[in-house]
Amino acid sequence: MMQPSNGVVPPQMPPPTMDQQQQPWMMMQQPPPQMWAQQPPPPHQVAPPPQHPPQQPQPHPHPQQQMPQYQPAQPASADEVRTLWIGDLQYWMDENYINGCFAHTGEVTSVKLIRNKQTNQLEGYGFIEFVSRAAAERILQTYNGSLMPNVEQNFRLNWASFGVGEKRPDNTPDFTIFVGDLASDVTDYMLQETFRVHYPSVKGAKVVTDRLTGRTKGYGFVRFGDESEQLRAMTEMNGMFCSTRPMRIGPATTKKTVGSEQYPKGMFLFYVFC
DNA sequence: AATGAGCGC
Repeated sequence: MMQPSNGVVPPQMPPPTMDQQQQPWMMMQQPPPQMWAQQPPPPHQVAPPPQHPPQQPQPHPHPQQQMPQYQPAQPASADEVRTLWIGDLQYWMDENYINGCFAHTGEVTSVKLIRNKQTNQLEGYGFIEFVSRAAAERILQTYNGSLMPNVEQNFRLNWASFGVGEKRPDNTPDFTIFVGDLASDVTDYMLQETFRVHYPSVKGAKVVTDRLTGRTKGYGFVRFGDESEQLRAMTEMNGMFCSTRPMRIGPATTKKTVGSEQYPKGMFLFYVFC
């Protein structure tokens, strides 16, 4: 087993897969500028200054600005979901590596990677807790589907489901569509924004990748909060471009979910009446 | 081409 520089913090972080210009996959219309303005700056430009606390006693310099690392400004509410699940990890991606990926944010409170009890091998997934739900959401939106440091592989992140049921971050129903014929460079975020600029109820998107190779399978899913937008998108967006290829859209079949049960009530009604 | 998915050793 080769051990590529185990646990070393990557010297440079590639920015999430977007720049400030119009994206080639945004072929249909110009995104509103404020959409990009909300994105955090590329990680490698915001390396936090190493903490050099002055030697003089200075109890609380500036409570509001420049929050020190690993120190929640205010305790998050107990029921606030602020943990992300991370998967598709290589065996050598340990806590140090994961910490290094997000250290610059100063908003990670813990990284827990799951190991096999007998072999002590990493199982390839784990949990990252953040100081707040907002911080976790930012990371999820920015990093999911973007390139991981020092490896040709994309981050695979999601909300942690906390085992059986309960604690779902959002318990409103999802209305999902299937999107096929995706180009190989399409990420979750690209797919999501391709739809979101037209349908504000879009909650998220996922490009399906091969577990082993990490490569896209060329299809994905887009979730809507509003059923009428889902239905409209199925006809209006069919054949529209995402990246370099026209999308082929279809209905999504049911998906098994860990944690809470997700039932497609439209499907249920379909069976009732047929 | 043809429907994600992995959750606390």
